[in-house]
Amino acid sequence: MPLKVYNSLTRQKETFTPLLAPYVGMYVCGPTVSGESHLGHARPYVTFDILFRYLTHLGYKVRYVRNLTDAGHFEEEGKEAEDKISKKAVLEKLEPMELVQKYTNLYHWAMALLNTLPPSIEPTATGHIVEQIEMIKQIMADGYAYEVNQSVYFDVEKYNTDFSKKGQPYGILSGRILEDQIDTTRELDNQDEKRDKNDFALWKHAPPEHIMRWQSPWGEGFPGWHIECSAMSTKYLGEKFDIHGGGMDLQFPHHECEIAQSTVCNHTMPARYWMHNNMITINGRKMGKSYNNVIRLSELFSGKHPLLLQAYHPMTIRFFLLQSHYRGTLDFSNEALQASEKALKRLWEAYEWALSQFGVRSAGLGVDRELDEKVLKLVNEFDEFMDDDLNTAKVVANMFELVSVINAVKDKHIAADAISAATFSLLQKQLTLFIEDIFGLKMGHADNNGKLDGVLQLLIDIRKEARRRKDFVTSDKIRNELAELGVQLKDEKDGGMSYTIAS
RNA sequence: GGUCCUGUGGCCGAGUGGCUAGGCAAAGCUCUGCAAAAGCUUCUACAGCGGUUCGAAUCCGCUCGGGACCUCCA
Repeated sequence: MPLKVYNSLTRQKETFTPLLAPYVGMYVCGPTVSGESHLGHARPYVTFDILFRYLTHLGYKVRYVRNLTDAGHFEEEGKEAEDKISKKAVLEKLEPMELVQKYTNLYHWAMALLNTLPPSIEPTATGHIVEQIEMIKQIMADGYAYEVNQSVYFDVEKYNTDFSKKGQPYGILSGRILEDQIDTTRELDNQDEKRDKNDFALWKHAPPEHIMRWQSPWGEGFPGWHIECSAMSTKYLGEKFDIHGGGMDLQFPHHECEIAQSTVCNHTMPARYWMHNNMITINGRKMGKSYNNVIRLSELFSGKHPLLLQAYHPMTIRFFLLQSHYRGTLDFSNEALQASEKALKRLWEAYEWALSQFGVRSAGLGVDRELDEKVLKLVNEFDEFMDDDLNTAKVVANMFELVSVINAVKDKHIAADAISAATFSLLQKQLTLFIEDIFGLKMGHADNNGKLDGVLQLLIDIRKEARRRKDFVTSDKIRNELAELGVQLKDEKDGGMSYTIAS
């Protein structure tokens, strides 16, 4: 079964076929590094990380481009239009680039903890000023942009008129009709400069107080909101590429503007599949700056936030995201995160036990046909569910059904050879593939050269000895005090003992 | 106001018209020196009202509730 993905452009699931197999070009809108990443940011990066990993698993050679916006997005609150980065730089008495570096580092730190693979290319807006200027010049030459007071604006009206005839009106992605927009747009800064309210800036003239500024044919200034993505995706992925991803809130106007700019320059719709992840909500409300309800990733990992009852491990966050489908909203709560934490622990312990059974299994004379087939079915459905628009939630559900089987074997409720050796080995292989390689889950093991294990083994031996003597005072002391240190001992059915260390 | 999305058991969340997703929580049982862990069992829900259908959580209509975008935003 081929991979199908939901394309926002056509509003339906479509079979994914790359333009130039086995190569796949994927562009994902990255963060604006003028502040710290929050839980909401984790969603697209984890979602598209999983897509990246899955496409790679399917054998595609993926070039994954995810930009860093380190200049050029403006806040237009109140009366002054200021470059977001330079504004904050003044407040914190930092060089703009120092600030950008700081937040870039923090972002990379969080991404690494969440175990997202680095993209193939991570271009910055400031590193592509030349490309952006060239693109603007071309749009002007084609008559779709005009200059006013050293700023350049895109002529949306003209674009819409001309490209509607070619079946690509402005608003094609978000389903908006330009005529309906006109009266609803709010009063914004510099409206008087624009010929039409829907026009958007390609290049902005920099007032004297702006620190970040570049020379351009129109004077000193900085690039507009959307041009960087058009310039960088064209440069690294070509005029037409396979996948463009990002959060749903970018659909309009950001992606719509990107389409318009790129189409004028390259005479083609830039991306073939547009994929958008949904929002993370808190108490049913979107997490966002405007609502003042953001939980930064560093706060989430440390537990330091009024809304948090505890710290959450990055893998708990990742797993939490996997338990729902990326196109649905996902509601944050301590309860939900705690449920994910426990669930992941259970999954991981069963998985590790299953892996430890390499070569331990007998030839399997007493194979339970029905059970064996059930396991095979559950394992084989992993691919099927992923192919259906990355339904990680269903894969996870199957994994838990397998956890029950694994635990039953472990506890000897099911005979060790009830599952055939071939099925068991496939189970091990597929669990590793999906849990670690595709879902990117990873549980840290303190690397101490087995010394800790040795120490614990010693304590376990002492406790076993004590129990044999029915010296329960000693055995309970060992168990209870280790528990306080976060090491949980488990007595097993056959008299064995194992331990787990709380993270 | 415009354009959309959405309403699932105590909580979180899948769900292609017929085959009780899954997780967490709760209760009982098994195992255990006692626990923990694990296993088994129980809790069979789809906002309301109509309609289509042999059959609807799933399709259609209305009502009510929630949300997103239209402005920086993942």
